Amino acid sequence: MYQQMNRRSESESERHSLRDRIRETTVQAILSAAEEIFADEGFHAARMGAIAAKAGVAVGTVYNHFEDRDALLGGLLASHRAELIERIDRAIAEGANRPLRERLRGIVAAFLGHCEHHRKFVSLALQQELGRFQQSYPQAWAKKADTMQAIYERVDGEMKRGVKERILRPEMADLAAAFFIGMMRALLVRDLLLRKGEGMAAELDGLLDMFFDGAGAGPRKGAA
Amino acid sequence: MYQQMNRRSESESERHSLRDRIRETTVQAILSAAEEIFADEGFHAARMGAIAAKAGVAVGTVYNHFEDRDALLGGLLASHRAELIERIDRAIAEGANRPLRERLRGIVAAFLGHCEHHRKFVSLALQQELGRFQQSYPQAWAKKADTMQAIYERVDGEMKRGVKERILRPEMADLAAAFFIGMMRALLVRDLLLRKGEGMAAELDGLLDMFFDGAGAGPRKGAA
Amino acid sequence: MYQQMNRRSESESERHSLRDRIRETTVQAILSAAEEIFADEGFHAARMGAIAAKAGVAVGTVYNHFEDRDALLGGLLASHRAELIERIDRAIAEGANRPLRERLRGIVAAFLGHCEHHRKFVSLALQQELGRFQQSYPQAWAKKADTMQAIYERVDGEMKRGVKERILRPEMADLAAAFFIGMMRALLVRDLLLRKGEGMAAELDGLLDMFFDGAGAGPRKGAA
Amino acid sequence: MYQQMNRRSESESERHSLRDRIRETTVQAILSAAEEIFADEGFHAARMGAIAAKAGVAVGTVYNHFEDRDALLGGLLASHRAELIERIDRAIAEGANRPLRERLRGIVAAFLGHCEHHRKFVSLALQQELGRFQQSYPQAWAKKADTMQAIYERVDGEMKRGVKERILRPEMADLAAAFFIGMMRALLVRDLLLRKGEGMAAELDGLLDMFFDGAGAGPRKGAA
DNA sequence: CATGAATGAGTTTTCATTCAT
DNA sequence: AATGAATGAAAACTCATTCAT
Repeated sequence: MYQQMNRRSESESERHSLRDRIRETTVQAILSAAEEIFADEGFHAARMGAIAAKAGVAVGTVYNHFEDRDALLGGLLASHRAELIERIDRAIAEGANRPLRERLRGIVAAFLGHCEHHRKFVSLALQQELGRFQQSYPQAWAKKADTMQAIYERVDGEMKRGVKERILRPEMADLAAAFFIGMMRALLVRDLLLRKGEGMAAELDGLLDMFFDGAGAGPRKGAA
Repeated sequence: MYQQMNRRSESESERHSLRDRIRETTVQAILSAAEEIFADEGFHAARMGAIAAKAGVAVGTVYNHFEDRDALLGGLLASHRAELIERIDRAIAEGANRPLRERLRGIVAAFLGHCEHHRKFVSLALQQELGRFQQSYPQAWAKKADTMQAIYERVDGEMKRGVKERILRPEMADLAAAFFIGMMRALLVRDLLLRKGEGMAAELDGLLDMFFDGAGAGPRKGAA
Repeated sequence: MYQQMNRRSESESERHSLRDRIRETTVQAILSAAEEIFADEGFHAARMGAIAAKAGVAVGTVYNHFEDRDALLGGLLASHRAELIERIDRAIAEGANRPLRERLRGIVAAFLGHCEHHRKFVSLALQQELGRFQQSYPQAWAKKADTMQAIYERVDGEMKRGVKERILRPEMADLAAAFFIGMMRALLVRDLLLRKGEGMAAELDGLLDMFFDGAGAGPRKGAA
Repeated sequence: MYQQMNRRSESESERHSLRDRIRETTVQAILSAAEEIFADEGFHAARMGAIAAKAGVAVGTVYNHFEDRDALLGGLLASHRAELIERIDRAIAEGANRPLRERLRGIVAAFLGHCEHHRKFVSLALQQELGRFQQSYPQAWAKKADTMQAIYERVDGEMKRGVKERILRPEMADLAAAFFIGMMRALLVRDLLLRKGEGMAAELDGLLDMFFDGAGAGPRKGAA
């Protein structure tokens, strides 16, 4: 619903730009408020009244822009997912010709970068991986909401390619993506909990080192 | 005369123990029901009536044993945490004299074993690591609820020891525990989603291999 | 229900005196507890569980002795009324041949004396004068509960007699009883609020002075 | 441009005042209903649903205006107290230069006049003087609720002044206010019970006669 | 008789949603 | 479109009463 506006303001003349901007401002305020409340309270506990209050509008106004609770919160999830996936896909495209390590670094950077801008909301999105959300809201966007699944598919693609490129050992093919995402997530959780978003770059290399070489001290188990 | 009293006190103690047993049974029934409902619906969506119904008791009975909704949830979380932590601590104690790989295997096995028995609820508990729960329920057991933190401390202890034993590279000391838990979690999520609890053993070795040696194919980056 | 015991223990042999005493002890404990709770919380707020707890028995035990909530609380009111009225009637009988001032003093003393022993409960009983209680509980003892009405009738009797004796001015006949009780009540309330039950005697004379001579300084308005 | 804004702000303020008026009407309806129900059933027995029904609104509406049951009751009590106290204070101010008898007559008239308009609720409010209410509702308005205490202070002020004016005997100074209020209350109770609000004026003089001269027939006890 | 857990009808309270202004 | 009071279905919670032990 709120996404239509973009299209309209692009395709139409500037005559309504002020009105559109006001309108967009309201919608943005609602979305931001929803994101915060949603993140702070959780999906089921987020009350429409609280969202409206935080956005500085009346409840009725929220309903003027979003069909109902599901449309608002579901839409929010979907839009986040879209943004994150687009970011990751761009990173993948850009690094297409570079080595696996760089490609993975790009994905992680995209992931963490996105999270940087939506710290709070991410903590919620991370929880969607287990599918409970879909159960409660089996509507159209049920699948769209599964952000982690989409990420998995992309990372898994890179892993498969890494095996073909003989960068990764074949026996790791199956689990590599899962483990990689698990570690990526660990980094994020660590960051969210410790609230220190600075040293991310260093930790990013730590992640890649761990992924490629493990934490062991001696020679590889299976090495000649 | 005192015999009579004896008899009476016997019958009383019997009566009491019987009552206690019934009581315990009821509490267990409620906790089991709550576990399922909470896991299925989520914390906020779970209705007390549904829990009571699933437990086969009246609502009032639930309130006879748990102050309110929060107390029930808190009790559940606390009991789970206690069980899991005990299991892990036992595994650590048993493996105290064995090499790191075995010690970690024990921890993972304990973790996954526990999850095996509480598949559904675990999917909920996993989501608590980001602390939102504590915000909503800042009572006495706020700390108790932080299961993942407790696990982290134990794994981190093993990692520190692994560094001292020269099994792990020192530069990994900080992140090793976080990454290890992330991978462990990934394994669990994978298992929960795919519903195939069989090949856990194989995957467990995959996890350990990944942790010690990484997924890379060639010699270690920093190897001589 | 609990009143039957008295009769039984009187009429029967001492064979069961121990049992009776235990029984009576329990009943007394319940009644005392009920009185306190009733007074502290008010009639509608007094919960059976709280009464049982304060009495140190199980709820079921309360129901073994009293049909239901109404029987317990209504009975309590009735018994208090009976005790107070009996006390007042005795005072009236004893003072029958003495002057009005003495007769009234006797009534007030009886009233305040009773209240002394049941401080808390009295604060409740005082509230019954407006008849709300009867509305809620129109059972058999509805009328019995109207303690203040019973007192009024007795005091009014004395006032009528006082007029005949030419001690009171005829024009005061109608209102004298109401005013006297109002002042008596004021004394009690004052005492309950200030928690100083000592100087009652002095105040009692103040009440009688006020009643007979008023608070005015000069000669009586209508005096020759 | 600013005209437009003016117009808008005008229409807005109109809209607001209209809304406010409606809102006020609703609140009044709720308060009236609450007054009746509370008076009929008592504090604890009054159900929110009944109040809403009598007010002709939905339950939720009641909660839109009053935090909870206690807040409703507290608001009611506070508003009554405010009205009554204001009435009494006005009467005191108006009679400031007239003799004590007239001043007291004004207070009683104000008191009874107020009760005339709130017959039912008064029967409830009268019961609060013993402080049980404060115990149950120790919030901010605990003090506000103590209507009788406020009345006492005012009457006591007049009594003190009466002594200075040598209208009252000094030895009565302490108890005069308490007794006067007790008699005033007696008049009210009598009126409430007998439901005949007509002859109040005559009874009012009876009260003042009694207060100044007492009910005795002969010369004053202490008269020369 | 005493016990106290279980019951469930009855209340209070919440909150998504509507709609007149 | 914005507003926010009204609505009422749905949940949470209470407590008098029962009854098996």
